Amino acid sequence: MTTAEPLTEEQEVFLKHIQKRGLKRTSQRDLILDVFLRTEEHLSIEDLYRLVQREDPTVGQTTVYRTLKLLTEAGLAREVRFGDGRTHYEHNYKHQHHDHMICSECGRIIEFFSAELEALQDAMADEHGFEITQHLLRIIGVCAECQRVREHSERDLTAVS
Amino acid sequence: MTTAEPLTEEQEVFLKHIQKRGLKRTSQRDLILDVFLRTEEHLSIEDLYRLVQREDPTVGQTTVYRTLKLLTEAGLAREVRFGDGRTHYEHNYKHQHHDHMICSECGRIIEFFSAELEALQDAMADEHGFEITQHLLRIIGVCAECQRVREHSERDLTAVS
DNA sequence: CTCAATGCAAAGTATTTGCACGCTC
DNA sequence: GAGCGTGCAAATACTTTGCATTGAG
Repeated sequence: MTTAEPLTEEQEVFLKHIQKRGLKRTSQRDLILDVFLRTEEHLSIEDLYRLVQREDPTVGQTTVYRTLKLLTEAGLAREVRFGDGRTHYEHNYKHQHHDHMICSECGRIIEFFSAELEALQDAMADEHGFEITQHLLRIIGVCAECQRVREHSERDLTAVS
Repeated sequence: MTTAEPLTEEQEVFLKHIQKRGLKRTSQRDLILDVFLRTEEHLSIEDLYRLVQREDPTVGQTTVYRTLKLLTEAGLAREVRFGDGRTHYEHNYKHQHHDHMICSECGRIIEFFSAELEALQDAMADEHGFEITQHLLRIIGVCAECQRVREHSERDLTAVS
């Protein structure tokens, strides 16, 4: 923190955001950002909390909550809610926006991106004079693998119901 | 319940679902379904609970929670989470699927539909061998009116930050 | 008569808040 | 030094669950 190490782009974004709002840089915030950046998954706050704890067990989860809010405001993180009640976060800085297909059988999450989809959304927004801040597309269904599994147990279905 | 009144289509769907699962038809469930069908909004459970209470104050909110789950399983209702922490429900039976733009300033919800958007989503799902059960598109931003309001206070912005 | 449904209160979750102390700026 | 940041515990908000009673089939 006190070293001459050059800041990463993300750290700079964060720092700028913090300064602009008269806030302060702390070791906890640095650590949380660092751990967050090192993962590529959709982290729940609990997940991130556990990871952070490994490197500094004194950090409280309140701080994780508060810092993730900050990161979101700074444009570094993005809140994602999959409907399981807890909030997840994923990278949002210079990351191409993407959407999710969620398998309701196995919970697998498939990320995908479609430029046409993005364009269409923009068009729909335009039509209503709406200025998009962010958007979230969640497709729920059954993934290819679970469909296969399902077919195998097809003959049981009549007996079951 | 005991009258000869013909059931609406929705009531029949509900009844069939109930019977298929060996459950029982009750006055509470009938009432909740009825009240639900009479509204066209995105109801939070609390909202629906209050509306139901007006017609029968003895109904508990636990029953509303449980019945909405049932209606969802029966395909009559659809869960929608806007990210405000509470779950909303909207009609799902023979209702054209639609998506939402949510204004983060005033909370207004604009419903819209785009066949191309739907088609594209299907195409993306196909590509991954994914079988869609449902999908949810949520666009968050600033509605036309709030943009106007914002422009009016533009000159204050420099002072504020 | 059997077993599901109900309503209440209590228990869970996930997240936020109040507060005393510590640390940036 | 002034004021934000932190961690803890308590509070809050929403939803689920246990249980005794009621009611449908």
